[in-house]
Amino acid sequence: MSVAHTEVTHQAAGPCGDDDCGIRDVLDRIGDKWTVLVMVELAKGVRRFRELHRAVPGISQRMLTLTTRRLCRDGLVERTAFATIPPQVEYRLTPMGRSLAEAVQRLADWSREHKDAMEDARTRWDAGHPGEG
Amino acid sequence: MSVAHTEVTHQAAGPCGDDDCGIRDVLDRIGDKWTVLVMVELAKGVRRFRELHRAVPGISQRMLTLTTRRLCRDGLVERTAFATIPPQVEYRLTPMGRSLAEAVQRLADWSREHKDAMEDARTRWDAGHPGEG
DNA sequence: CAGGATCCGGACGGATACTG
DNA sequence: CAGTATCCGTCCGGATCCTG
Repeated sequence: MSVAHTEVTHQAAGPCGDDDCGIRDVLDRIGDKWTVLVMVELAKGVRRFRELHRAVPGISQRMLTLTTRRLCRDGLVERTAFATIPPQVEYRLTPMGRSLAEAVQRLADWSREHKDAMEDARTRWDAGHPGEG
Repeated sequence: MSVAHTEVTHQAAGPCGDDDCGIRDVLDRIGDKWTVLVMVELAKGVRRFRELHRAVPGISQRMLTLTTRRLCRDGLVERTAFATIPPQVEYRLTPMGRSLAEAVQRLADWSREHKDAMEDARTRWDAGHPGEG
């Protein structure tokens, strides 16, 4: 990281002090509201801006712009603009982006496998802890 | 290995239309600021509240309380309170929590493997896009 | 069509004081 | 020690309007 000039916060020496972590790095990238949804859509193939906008329900054009830009900046997505009228822009995952998409996909697999168990746990917890939100 | 080969799966249903994905479910749980850090620490063994507080630098007692409670509610962490004076509370990962910790660990592995490449990509992007964040 | 610029509410999380 | 209660600033993201 190139933030040596500012305060380094959670890089100290905690649960990730030794050899692991980097967990925060990746979560800071995919932990937001839209990034993985855009990546999953791009994992299906090349998409134009408007196609992404429709394929990811609920995202605003502003957030789609910010999300794709961040993905491009991190080298996870490649942007190709054609100087046509009207303009046409294509987005596609880079090899590194595809590799991250696979890793994320495994998390999604885990989620589906344990979804029922987690809901049960929640139900049990809520039953034993009334008056809490 | 599913995303790489089969580029186009099924067009219908957005990236996470309704039935599949589950990506948002798991990200809503681990995508916050502290959850995975607490989980990684608990992956090392049983911890008391104060131990967690010290092991995760920067976390406030409030956020530690909220984080552990959510983990307990989802069945990822088990809480054991001893009615001693002073009180003593132990936290440990459940089997499901350990399984999630492993999945998260793989993401962290990916992050470390590609950290340099992403920094390079950023540097290149920033060089070609002056005057932006 | 693909964004940029701006305004704004609300959630997330930090700091502090208090309790059993 | 292990929380609870309260106040408060920040910032993410939605809505809207404008541009090439």
